[in-house]
Amino acid sequence: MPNFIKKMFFMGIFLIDVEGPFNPAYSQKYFCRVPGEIVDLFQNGKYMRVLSFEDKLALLSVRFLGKTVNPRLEVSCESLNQENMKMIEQKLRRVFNLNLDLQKFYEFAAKDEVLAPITSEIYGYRPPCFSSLFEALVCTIVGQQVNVRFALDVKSRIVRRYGQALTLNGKTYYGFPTPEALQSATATEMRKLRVSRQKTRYITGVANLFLEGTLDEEKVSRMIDEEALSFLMKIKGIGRWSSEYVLIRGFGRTSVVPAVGTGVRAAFSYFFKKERLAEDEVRTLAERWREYKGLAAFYLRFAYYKRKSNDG
DNA sequence: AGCCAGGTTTAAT
DNA sequence: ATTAAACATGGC
Repeated sequence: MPNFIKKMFFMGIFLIDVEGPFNPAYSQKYFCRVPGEIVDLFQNGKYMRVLSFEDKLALLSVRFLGKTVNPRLEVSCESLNQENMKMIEQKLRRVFNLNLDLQKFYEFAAKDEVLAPITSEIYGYRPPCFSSLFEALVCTIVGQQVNVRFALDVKSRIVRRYGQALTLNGKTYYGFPTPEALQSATATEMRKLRVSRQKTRYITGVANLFLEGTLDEEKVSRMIDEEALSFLMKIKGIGRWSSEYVLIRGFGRTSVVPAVGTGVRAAFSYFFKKERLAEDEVRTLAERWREYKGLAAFYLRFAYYKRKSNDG
């Protein structure tokens, strides 16, 4: 076969039907909460992201169709086939949290005086998720103890330095780095990206766990909350907050509250009109929401930030 | 200027 | 079992 044939690309398009409600504007608001994000990209209302499959990279582009109550995703990507179409749909369902039964949550929330007004205020909000456990762990480590703006700047620097680049129409896009790429990251290089030595050790450690097979996506997703929590906390650099954060932002587990986190704490203080809530007070307050307490906490947090930014 | 950010580990009481 | 210190940087 002549060489040039292999280089031909076929742009494919397919649709994903989604159980509403879903308001992608809130996902975009979240992904674009600081400028300079380069993994989860929004351009002209379209979501774009690099994925790797069949050991090559592809750029997805997603348009959001339909209304909040009856949404659809229109996905464009090169070299589509049955196999990767399925994989792409799964990734997108994960990233936009589309498998979550929001209607059920809203029925539950309607009976709660704190939650009820918030759910109508940000109707169709689905807390976005990381596309993989590895990405979740790395981003969570990067986000520890530093402000969000700085954390996301560092993440972008890591992605530019260690992610795989794909150039299309003169523009370069980056996929999130693989464990292979980050496993060999040196302290010197990472310091240039403003990653501390300590965090570099955590990150290369996590990468190694993936490479040696100690850590894998399927394994963790089969565990119940308690198991997964203590399993993840055994990893160097993953404490209570990180473990809970990874479960909710990495797997969309709605029952886990990252109560140690200052963001969640601030939101609880705001909506319950109390000051300086301690971690265990947040956990106690969240108990009333039972299996939805993690989702409820993210609803409080998102509504809180939304109100604050509107206040100016 | 000083405290707070999407904390965790290690070392000392 | 609890408490402090180190890690690193930027925003307000």
